Amino acid sequence: MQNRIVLPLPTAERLPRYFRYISERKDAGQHTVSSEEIGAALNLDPAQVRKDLSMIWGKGRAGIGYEIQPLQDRLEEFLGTRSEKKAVLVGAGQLGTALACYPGFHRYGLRITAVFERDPEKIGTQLCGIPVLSEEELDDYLEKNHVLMGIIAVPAGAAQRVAEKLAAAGVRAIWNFAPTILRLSKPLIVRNEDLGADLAVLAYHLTHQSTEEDEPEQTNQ
Amino acid sequence: MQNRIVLPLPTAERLPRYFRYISERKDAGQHTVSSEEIGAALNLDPAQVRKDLSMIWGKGRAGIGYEIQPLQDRLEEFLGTRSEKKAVLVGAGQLGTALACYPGFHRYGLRITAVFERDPEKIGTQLCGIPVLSEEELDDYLEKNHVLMGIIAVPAGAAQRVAEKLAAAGVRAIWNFAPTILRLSKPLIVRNEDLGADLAVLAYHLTHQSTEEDEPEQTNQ
DNA sequence: TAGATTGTTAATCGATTAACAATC
DNA sequence: TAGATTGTTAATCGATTAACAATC
Repeated sequence: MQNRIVLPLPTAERLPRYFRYISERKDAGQHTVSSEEIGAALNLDPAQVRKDLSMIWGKGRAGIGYEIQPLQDRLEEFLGTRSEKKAVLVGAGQLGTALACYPGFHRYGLRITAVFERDPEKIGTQLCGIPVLSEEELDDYLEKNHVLMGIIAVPAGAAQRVAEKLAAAGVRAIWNFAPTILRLSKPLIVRNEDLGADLAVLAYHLTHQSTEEDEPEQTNQ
Repeated sequence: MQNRIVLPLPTAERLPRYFRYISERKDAGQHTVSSEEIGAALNLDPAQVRKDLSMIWGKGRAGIGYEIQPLQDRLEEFLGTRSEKKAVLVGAGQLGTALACYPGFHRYGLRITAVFERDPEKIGTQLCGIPVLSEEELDDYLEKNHVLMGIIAVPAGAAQRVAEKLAAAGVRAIWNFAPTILRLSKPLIVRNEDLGADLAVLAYHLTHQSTEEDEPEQTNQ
């Protein structure tokens, strides 16, 4: 892998947004973009954009900007969204269903190959074409299939147990939608998606909103 | 409102996690916690925890720690999750359904009173007890009901239009699940939930994972 | 009293922003 | 050439961490 660049996390988190924005511009027939333009669209300082992009692709042209096509290629390659990533999803409730059926993830290389669930009513059915298997088959399935990622969409109480199973089976990353801090002995990549906490931040802003605010408070992203 | 304290955003984002953790400890019968303990559980520096908590509630006791009950009360009050917040949800697809049906939001004071949707098949039905109305009724509904928050769970292409409607109708906060940057003329509180971008960050970590990592990489939260 | 643990000040770290020479 | 816009260095800002006197 030629990609031995260590990026600050905030930079890494902005890259997908650059990618999405320039993809939109490309679809609109545009060929180059400037840091100024990206910054304006994404509420970022242009210097920030230049710094970020220069870290992964120092090929902007002074006086002209960035060529969209090669930049898009580079971002895709760098983020690693081009290569397929097999994943299993644990939990076939409302949220699990939404995740299994969301078409947008495909674009980022995610391929959910199986869903695991405890409710016998659901086992044997399909979720948008993905088979729902019994949670008891999880270990077995992971042993037989090369799966990089586990997505946890079970209630908080069950998350730790599921995470341990996934970790033990050699999954390398966990995308956790349960509101729990996972304790893992192995060094896994974990990303927590905590909607409840995010909602609480919104509630905080609502409560503490100054009566005259003159700028839209864009919290995160 | 006595709460005229301005908190750094990172601090505000940690508060819900403190709240959840100490709630768990309380349910386990515990009466006090130390910053040390909270830090260990949440992967935070104890000094960070003390600093955060001292900003909203300087009532920890040296040698003893924090009394859970009053701290919990204070966090609830401060975050504003105790008071009910009426919201409308726009979009009754898979994600919208998951959001409408998720029982956990209730705890943070969220009350979704109506869902709006364009698909005539869904209009007139209910989502976990919440009526699904035609999107054309949105303006009207907002005019007649005092709604603080709009939740956007429509496809990216429709998000901007919906956001403008919500803003025009006087909603004060938007929780946006569509992968779009909203451009609003009014100063609203906006929180973007961008699952695609988060997935891309995971993909990035998977691609650039050093072969021997000795610490679990907990990205965000 | 001795041990634990706070709140806070000061030191460190890292990210963002400003400035500008280089260059298309 | 003049105007636009880059990549990068230096300055600024803000958040995290360390240290410790105060105190339970």
